[in-house]
Amino acid sequence: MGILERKERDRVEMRERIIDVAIEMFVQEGYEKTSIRNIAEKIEYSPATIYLYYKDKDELLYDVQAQAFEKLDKYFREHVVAEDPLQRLEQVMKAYVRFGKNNPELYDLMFIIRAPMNVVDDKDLWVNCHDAFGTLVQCLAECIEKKLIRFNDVMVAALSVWSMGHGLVSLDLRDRLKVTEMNEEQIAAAIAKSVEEYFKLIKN
Amino acid sequence: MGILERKERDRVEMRERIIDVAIEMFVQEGYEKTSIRNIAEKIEYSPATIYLYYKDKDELLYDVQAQAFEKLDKYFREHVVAEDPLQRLEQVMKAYVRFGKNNPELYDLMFIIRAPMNVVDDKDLWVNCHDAFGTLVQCLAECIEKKLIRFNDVMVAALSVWSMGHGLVSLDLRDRLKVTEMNEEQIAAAIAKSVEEYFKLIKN
DNA sequence: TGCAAAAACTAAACACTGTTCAGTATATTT
DNA sequence: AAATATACTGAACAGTGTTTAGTTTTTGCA
Repeated sequence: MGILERKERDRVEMRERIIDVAIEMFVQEGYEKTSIRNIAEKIEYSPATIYLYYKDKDELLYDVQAQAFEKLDKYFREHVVAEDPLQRLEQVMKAYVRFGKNNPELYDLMFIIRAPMNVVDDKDLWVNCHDAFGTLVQCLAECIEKKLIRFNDVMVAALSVWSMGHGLVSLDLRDRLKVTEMNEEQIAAAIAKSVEEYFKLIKN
Repeated sequence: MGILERKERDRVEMRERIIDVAIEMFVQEGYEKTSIRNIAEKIEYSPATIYLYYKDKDELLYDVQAQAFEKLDKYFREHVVAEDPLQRLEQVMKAYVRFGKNNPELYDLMFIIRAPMNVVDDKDLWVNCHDAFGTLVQCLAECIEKKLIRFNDVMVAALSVWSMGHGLVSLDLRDRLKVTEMNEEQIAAAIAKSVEEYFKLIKN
């Protein structure tokens, strides 16, 4: 009965080949250039073939997003290492902001563009983000339990910290900080300063 | 010499007609449906005509964004009325978040999508946002001067407050809060709570 | 081994998009 | 009235996501 299993393997392999090329294009050229036709050309198949493995572009992008989150999860594992929960929380936030700055196209796909979220049904959760969000929540839960930060509710704390981080990164990535009379370096400094100040604020 | 002036008036009028239709489509149907062809059809001209009045779609969208900011400025004038600078700051932030929630498509164009920012050259500033940003900065400057908040630098304060607000709104608008096990009402409550908590944090 | 059935793949089309350009129609000036 | 300048458009180009009908390849069985 190995034949059905091999077919399943082939199927998975093809899907992997597709998203590997897709994430490569995403990193190198961004969302605009990552078209079904361009992906098809790179894997040397016709565009129609991709639709045998993915229902539509949104479903494909959701899997590419999953890959992107694996990179973020890995980045967290490398940079969130402190024993002290407060220090760890600081590492989470700083790693998050740095990841966004270093991987603008991936950040786009993960947190800004609409497309891949269409596959997340109202009834089910956004599983791609589970691990990364869990890292933050775990940190915060410990900080709150030990009364290290000025929050009572873990969810409100998570939403607040995340929003601050996301706000800083996304306003910058989308050029909205061109209202201020700051140049690039000054903006980078102001973002770092904002993170520092936020920590001073929430620390007990 | 009235003829040249009339021509200039006609030109301005036509540009107004174009962006009036465009912002109407944006509010009603969002970015996706707002195509040059659809705008052209509604004003009963050929698509090519639009290119006699706007260099490209980005330039057109920048003017639509300007209209959207006039709505936000007006919203601020109506809701930011307190004498006390601290209270006024709170009104700014709450009005901002409410505006985003009530005008998701406009918020998109103003703060999330890339398109209209392509016309903002690196050397010049994003003038569309000047008044709204000014409202925030003025509030914060007064608060800092009177030592009402735990910030020293106005720019860092502005970036922080704005990022918090934008983070909350944009994560919600883009469905990223589907990681949490909260339903819509709970999310709305958590966002409101986050704003409250942030104010407690920054207040001196 | 030969052949029917099933699976994998693709060419071409559909309905869109932003944008350009040659050519027509209208308005203005001489 | 003729020449010029302005305003406008039809049609095309190059691209997009997606579907369908038809071809090629692989598989399972007599």
